[in-house]
Amino acid sequence: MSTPTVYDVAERSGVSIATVSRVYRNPDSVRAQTRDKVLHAARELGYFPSGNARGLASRTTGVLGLCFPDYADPDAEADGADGDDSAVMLYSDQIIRGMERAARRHGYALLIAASLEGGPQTLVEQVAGRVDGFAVLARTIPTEDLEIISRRLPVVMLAGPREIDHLDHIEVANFDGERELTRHLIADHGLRRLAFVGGEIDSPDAEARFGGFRAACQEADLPVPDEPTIRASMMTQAEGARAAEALLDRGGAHPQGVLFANDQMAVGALHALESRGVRVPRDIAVTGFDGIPLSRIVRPALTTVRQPMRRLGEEAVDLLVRRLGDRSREPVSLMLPVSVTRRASCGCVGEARQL
Amino acid sequence: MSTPTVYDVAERSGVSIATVSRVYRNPDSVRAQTRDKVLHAARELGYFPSGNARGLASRTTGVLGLCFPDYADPDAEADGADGDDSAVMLYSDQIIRGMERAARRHGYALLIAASLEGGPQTLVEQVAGRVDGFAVLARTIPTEDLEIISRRLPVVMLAGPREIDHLDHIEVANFDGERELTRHLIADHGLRRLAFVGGEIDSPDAEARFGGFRAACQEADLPVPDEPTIRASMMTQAEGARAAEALLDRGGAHPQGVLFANDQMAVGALHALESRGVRVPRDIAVTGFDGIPLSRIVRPALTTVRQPMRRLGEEAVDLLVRRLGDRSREPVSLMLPVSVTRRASCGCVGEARQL
DNA sequence: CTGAAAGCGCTAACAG
DNA sequence: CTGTTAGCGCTTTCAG
Repeated sequence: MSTPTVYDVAERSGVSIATVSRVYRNPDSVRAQTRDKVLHAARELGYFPSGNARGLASRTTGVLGLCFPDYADPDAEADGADGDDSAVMLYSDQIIRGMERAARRHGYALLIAASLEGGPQTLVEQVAGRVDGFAVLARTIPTEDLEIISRRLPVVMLAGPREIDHLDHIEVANFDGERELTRHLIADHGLRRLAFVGGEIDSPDAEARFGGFRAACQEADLPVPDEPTIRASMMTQAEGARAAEALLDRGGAHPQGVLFANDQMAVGALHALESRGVRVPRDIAVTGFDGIPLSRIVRPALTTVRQPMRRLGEEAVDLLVRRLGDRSREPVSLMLPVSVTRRASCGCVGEARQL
Repeated sequence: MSTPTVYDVAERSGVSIATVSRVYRNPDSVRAQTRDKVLHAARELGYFPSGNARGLASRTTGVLGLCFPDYADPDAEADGADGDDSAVMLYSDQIIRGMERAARRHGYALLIAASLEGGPQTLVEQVAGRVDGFAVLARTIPTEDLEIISRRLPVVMLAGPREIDHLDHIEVANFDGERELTRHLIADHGLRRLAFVGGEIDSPDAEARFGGFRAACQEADLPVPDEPTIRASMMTQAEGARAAEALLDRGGAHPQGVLFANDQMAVGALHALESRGVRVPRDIAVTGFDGIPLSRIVRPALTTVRQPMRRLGEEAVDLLVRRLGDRSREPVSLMLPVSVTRRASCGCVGEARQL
């Protein structure tokens, strides 16, 4: 047969299948001589163990998973300074990297899967049934499904609010970060007419950031809006540009500073403002949120709040591994700190200069 | 029991296990009413199929794999303009991204695993037994093992020479790229005293690049060295810096241009040269190879040859999928084109300016 | 230290 | 359209 099994190896080496199994699982539990015999036969046959059969029999896979949304901002994919797609590292890439490193340290491999348009059902089946535990980015898998899956294996939720309170959960300090950024604009740059461009109402991150914005406004006795000045539907560059136009086109004095709920939109706005002859930061200060690599490359470089995405991935793995070790641990909810990165677009670093 | 199976669902919904299986595998083959009954019972029970059992029974996993070496250049990990590790996208990240996108398109998930210090045995077992096919970066898994594994499932080798000729293989045009780059230095910048800093002798990429360098020298009637001017042992920034120092410290006029076998070393050299007061490109032209994002960020921006790593990943998946569809296809060997990216470090773009 | 026997949970022909 | 019957290849007690 083209796929040798333990039986073939056992027969050829004159031992039982149990011994063959032991040789691969716990070599020291077999006498050296027997082991060599088995290994030799295995080599000759071209045998190697089936992960599936192993997983089925032992109920563990040695694999951790990551599910993330099919968040493909076409802009993000295409952009990058000299048309070099490879330059732009996306969120998912960073989380993947963080998880991969951490998983490797713990001896696990990483299975990654993005939700396909077709619905998450497939996704769930693809990963949930093949891993020992996995991390999910917010809004990737319906809460209902997670509820079920998490009864069987460890799940840690990444970003977004904690939808299921008995699950481990990691988020970043959206509120605090935006509040600090807003304070900076108000206190250090003396801006008072600020606008906030938010995202979809069901984006918890964007909402939390808006909350931070409001808090800073309140502290400074500025008007506290109930709603973002503008709500973008997609948080893409195109939407950011559109929002900037809209801001310019409304009557009255335009705002002195615009805080975008993410970097993508802010970058789009930068382009739009430039083409409208509005100078940043001289005429308007612009800020983003996320700290994507592109934020540093654009001109003026974008002042933003940097999220530790890579660490998010590492912490996720640590949490999974820890829970795998003790299923009855108390669920935890981590809040990862963010840091305001001051660059040119708010007026902190020199004058805006073209690349 | 805490993990419901097809049996539980079958019993609860009053059908056979075969029907339950069908509902998940091919819903249309079951009458709507029956299907709903099954789905309903499954929900109540919190059932979802076991990937392992499925894989074992059907001999397919819906997962493709990627094995890459534990190539962790500490410099690469740490660098990035403002100490922001997340900015630097590594090779592996780009290949992963390419593979992930392509795999998703074909309905596959991606299993990634880096060879741990401990030896590749673990690696092989971790992925080989759990995927329908996988890609391997050169020098990750011993040829001998690949030979065995590839008897059972599709394997495509990435980068490096084609070690096993009946396997699909993808490489990039190292020779051509370096030759073109060298020609540029010679023809367009009029340089004649060139040095080449190579890598370990067993790095096929570095050797191929050296070959391209030699070819261009020969064409131009310049001396054709048998060996790289200097061989670095690690191809890291530190080694690149060391090589630059060495070049400066040897007697005689220093070279007019130095071609490094990769960007990492070139970047390290840039730093070293700067601290020695040697101006690039005025005093010495410097070039790299790879086109890593960092190459664009350093000052002077590095002239290099850009490799399409992301496409490498995509092509790998396409090849795997194609072979999965027809095991008896002729094995192919693709050569992906590279492109010379002219920037400041060779003298093409303005004068070197400090960041 | 090694063997025998009993599944792990699902898919895959065949029958109906 | 649905049920029956065998395994898929390995791990695991439990004996020896």
